[in-house]
Amino acid sequence: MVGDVVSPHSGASIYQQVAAILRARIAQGTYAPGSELPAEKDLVYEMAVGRDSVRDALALLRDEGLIIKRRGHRTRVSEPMVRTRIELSAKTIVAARMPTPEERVEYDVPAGVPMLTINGVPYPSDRYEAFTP
Amino acid sequence: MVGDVVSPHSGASIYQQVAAILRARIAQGTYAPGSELPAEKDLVYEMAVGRDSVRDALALLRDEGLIIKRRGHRTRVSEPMVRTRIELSAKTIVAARMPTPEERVEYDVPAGVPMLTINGVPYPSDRYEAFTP
DNA sequence: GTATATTTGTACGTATGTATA
DNA sequence: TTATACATACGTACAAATATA
Repeated sequence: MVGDVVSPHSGASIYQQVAAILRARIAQGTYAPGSELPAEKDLVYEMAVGRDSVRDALALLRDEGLIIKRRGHRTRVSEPMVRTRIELSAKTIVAARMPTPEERVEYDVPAGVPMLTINGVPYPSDRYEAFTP
Repeated sequence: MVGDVVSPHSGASIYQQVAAILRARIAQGTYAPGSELPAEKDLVYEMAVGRDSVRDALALLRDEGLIIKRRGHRTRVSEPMVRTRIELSAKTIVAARMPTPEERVEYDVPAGVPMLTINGVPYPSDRYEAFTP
């Protein structure tokens, strides 16, 4: 998808346009799972926007669980994880919510990954799912 | 919790310290569910930090589902919602993930609210939960 | 093993836009 | 209409983590 440009007449904000372009590239495999995205400064140059716009766009994709950002190295496209399946008993309530800061540390949950709760007990949803037998 | 201050010697970054202070105030009811937080500019003044630090802190709390930010409105503390319960059948897989941008629009999902998926069908987790009979 | 370069994170400033009151 | 409040977007600088020479 070379030649994508952001436009002030698109209706959407610049960072959302940048996010849409990157999201499309991920969806069509231009940026494959596990591969690296261009550095922020290169995206700033390519898209001809400010760093705020690029960073806001990347934050959006991170919060959607599409990419993994780590200080010191390049941003990568998330890879689907194998999920452990938890068998549900009777009279059980299953819900979802974002992790607390403590849970983020305790379970090593990346940004953009919610918790699946089974009778209130939290499980990182990128590694666990539940099923009824 | 008057007199809270951020410190450069705390080890944590400024915006995380601001977030921790606000999170504590929400937890202990200083900012009750449904009530308004101080305006960003007032937090900037009270905490004696830059606007970035306040905004990054608020974004963190929003992504944890603790507050609701709306343009033109003051930021409010989230109120727990009554959840519709969905009865699970046999051979059903329940998981959680963040919504896509399209789902955010279609289901009117606020930031910081994940989707509960039942056999791949998404439900906003602030309004739905599942149960086994 | 050390030093250097790269990359993202944090933090300040400023200005303008958009939605609401 | 005016004022308020949050959103977007540009800039700059330095810090921290990682990778590389």
